[in-house]
Amino acid sequence: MAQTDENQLSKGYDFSITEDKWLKIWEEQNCFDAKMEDGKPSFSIVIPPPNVTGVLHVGHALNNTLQDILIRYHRMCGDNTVWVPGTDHAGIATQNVVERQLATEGKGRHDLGRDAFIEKVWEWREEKGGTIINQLKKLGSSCDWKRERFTMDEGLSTAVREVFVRLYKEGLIYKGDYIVNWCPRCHTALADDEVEHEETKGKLYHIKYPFADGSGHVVVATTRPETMLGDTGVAVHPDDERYAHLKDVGINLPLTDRVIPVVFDNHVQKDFGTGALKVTPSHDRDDYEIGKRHNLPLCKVMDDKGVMNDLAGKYAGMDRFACRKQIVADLDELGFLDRIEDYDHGVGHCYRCKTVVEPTTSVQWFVAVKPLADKAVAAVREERINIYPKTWYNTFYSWMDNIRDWCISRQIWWGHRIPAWTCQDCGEIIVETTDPTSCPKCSSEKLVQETDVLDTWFSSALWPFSTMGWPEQTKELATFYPTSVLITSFDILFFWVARMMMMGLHFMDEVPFKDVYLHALVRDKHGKKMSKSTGNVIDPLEVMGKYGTDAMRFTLTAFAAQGREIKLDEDRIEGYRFFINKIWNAARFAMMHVAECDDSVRIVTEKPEELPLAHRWILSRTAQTIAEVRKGLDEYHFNDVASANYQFIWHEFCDWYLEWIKADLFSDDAVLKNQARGVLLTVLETALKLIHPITPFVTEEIWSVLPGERKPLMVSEFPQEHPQWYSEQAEKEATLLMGIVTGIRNIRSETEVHPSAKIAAHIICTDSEKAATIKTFERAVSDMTRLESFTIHATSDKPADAATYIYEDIEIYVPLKGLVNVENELEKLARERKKVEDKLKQINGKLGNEKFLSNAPDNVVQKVRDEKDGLDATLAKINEAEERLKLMQ
RNA sequence: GGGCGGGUAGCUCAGUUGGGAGAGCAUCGGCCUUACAAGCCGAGGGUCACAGGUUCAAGCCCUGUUCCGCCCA
Repeated sequence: MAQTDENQLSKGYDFSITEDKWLKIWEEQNCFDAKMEDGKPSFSIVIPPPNVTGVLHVGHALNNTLQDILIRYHRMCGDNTVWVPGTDHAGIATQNVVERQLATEGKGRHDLGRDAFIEKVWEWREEKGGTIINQLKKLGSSCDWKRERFTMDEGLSTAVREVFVRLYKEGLIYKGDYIVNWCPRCHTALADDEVEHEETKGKLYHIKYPFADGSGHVVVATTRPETMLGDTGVAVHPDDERYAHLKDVGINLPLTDRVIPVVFDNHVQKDFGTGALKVTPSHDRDDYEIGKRHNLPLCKVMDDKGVMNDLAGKYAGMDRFACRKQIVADLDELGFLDRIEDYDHGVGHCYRCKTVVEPTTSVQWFVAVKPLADKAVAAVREERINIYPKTWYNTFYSWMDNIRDWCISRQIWWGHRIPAWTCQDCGEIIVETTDPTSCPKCSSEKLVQETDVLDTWFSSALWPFSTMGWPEQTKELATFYPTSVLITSFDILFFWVARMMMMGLHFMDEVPFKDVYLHALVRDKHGKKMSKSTGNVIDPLEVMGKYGTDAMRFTLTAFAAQGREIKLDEDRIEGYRFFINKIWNAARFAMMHVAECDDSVRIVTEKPEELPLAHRWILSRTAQTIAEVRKGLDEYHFNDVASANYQFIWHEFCDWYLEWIKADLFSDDAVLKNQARGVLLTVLETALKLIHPITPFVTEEIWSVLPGERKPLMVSEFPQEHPQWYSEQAEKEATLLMGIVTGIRNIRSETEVHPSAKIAAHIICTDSEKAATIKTFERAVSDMTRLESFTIHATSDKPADAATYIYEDIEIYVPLKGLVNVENELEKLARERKKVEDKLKQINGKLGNEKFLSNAPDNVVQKVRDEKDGLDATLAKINEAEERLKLMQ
């Protein structure tokens, strides 16, 4: 069934037809293309490139929905807009995928050799690497897809090489033998932030280390006893008198025949354990530092796979964990084991494969980040970069202040190979952007290139300018750099965001983005991390298939401000699907009346003061909503944008306005009818535009069937602020009308009068001006509450057997012979009385307080006085009503 | 052990110079009222973790306590 047919919309919204249709049309009409026109403000975003191995998860969906909202907004505002899409090559992850594939054929990467393996990876990428890009398209992401980039592209590789060479020549990249985090499964070094610390229930082993002179022993504690084979010292605090005598004695290292020295170091905590610390410089970061301070030798007892090596003596060849067991058993047998206690501590795991990371020394390439980090910190302090929400500033600064040099080499094949060559004859190291053919020093042609590749984040750090053609000076860079905002989740603030700042500032001499918006992580409805093994994963594509893409986008947007995590419940998505359908049906109703309208019908909105209240009111609400939505978008308060739209469309436009104007729409009075049509069409169009960035599909579909020739909604103009539509008077009157309508409906509901039964409503209002206003409500109120009569009285000549409702200083009653339950009515009034009296007590307290009257600003005092007057009037009405009811008892 | 964030309605959470405690969902009651039962109408529900302090006035600012998360050692 077609979704739209000759001015007639189908009864329910069917997203399955609409979504693919619009994706195709938008692309065909080049709606996504970047604009670079002179004299226009620019708005640009580079996508956080998902891993090329990735498939879309809810986190991506949230991240890209938010970006798309901003991009669509600014595009509609007429800005020069670009959203650059792409993927990163995910060195370790991608290599793992292809290696697993090879393993099914019983092969390893070494069977193929480096070049053939890399060719395989490229093949894999061509075949499978586009998955997530297509999924992003399905989400409605309005990226300029013609500009899709990949971190291993030629252009980006050129940028990587340029950056490496320049940093090297500036002395900011160096090679050194340092302790790094080693993943024994991936066989590569990891940067500090690629290690995830997980709280683990472990053991603390207390081991006796005998003094070399046989005079006793000291107990040291460790969670990793296998590393003792690599111990090259024991450290104690210099002030610790217990061990002062050991200065020239040393320790007999159990299970070995080595004697190791005792060193005195201020960093040892005297009161932790026995105050003695075993020092394993090759397998512990802190120990490495201690060892360096005291010239202790390195002793590496494990190989790249986490297997004990020759230096481990009889344990050589054992896996590190098997070795741990054996060592503990041996220590126990030989009487060196003091005790074992349970101990919870954080254990580092590889962020890719979850293997326990082994700190170990190795020759690696590093970036000296301090000077780069200083520039980034300065940019943030000087507010050249703003971080939202603000809570992240502290975290950012503390991390940047404690930053350590960044290990950028990885012992894998898939990635940007380090552009460094060693001359086999003279040992010269050559780092160049173009492959050297001979040694500049000795002219030898025996040059061997470094086998390591660069950390994937090294290339992602260049993303904001490498994707725009750097190192060439392109029009894109001139127009779109620095980018406007970076939207990402907070967990990669340091992996990526901070490094982009460093690289951007260093190479472009300009921040990479003006704003950073960090959104929450999406969890399941109980706040648990979604994972395949737990089975609590919400698959966005499945959800989109079930409830529609707009419903999912709206849900994520509505939840976007909820702190550090979003607890996503599928029921919420279903709920918002109802909202999408509500929009559809409102439009369907509107179309029944505006389908034949021509453009001139909207002219009535230019002079709102000449229109009936309903229109003046909705135009005022529309103006307010435009302001709220724009403010929310400008300040990244996405949830406010969602709720402003929701509130306006559902509870103002649908619940009140459409009901209110039905009479006019069906009226024979051409003027009234025309006014209603003009305002209805205008407000509907405005509402569609306002919510389009969040829910692009349903709005575009509706837009396309509205009367007149139209270009797509996504390239139409976003509503400007519209102050001439504001009307305080209209809002005030409408509020009064709604109060009366609600009062009558309340009476009907409380007295259980059938909704379709006609009733007579009476209003007692002593304020003649107000009474005159209420008089003008007659038709509207009668329509909305199904009245047979609506009478306004200046005095209370109310019959006894009537149900009552007090609204401010007016009393509403409906005579209901024999249907009034006096007890219920009295109870209801008593409840009201209590509320009013409590409030009055509070207010009278304030007004009786001299200090309040003298210190509080005048407007506040006046407000409180007005409130008191209102409450007094209400209370008087309640009293009258009560007395009458009591007469009936 | 250090740092950061949080405790508001049954649930999930808003609350942006200190001056009316709010939303969505859930709950209860009534309705097929000609756009929508994926709907309409009405209603109930809170000691803003606890204890002090500043102030005419505190959910909001300060101090302490407690509980829960996250990051780092």
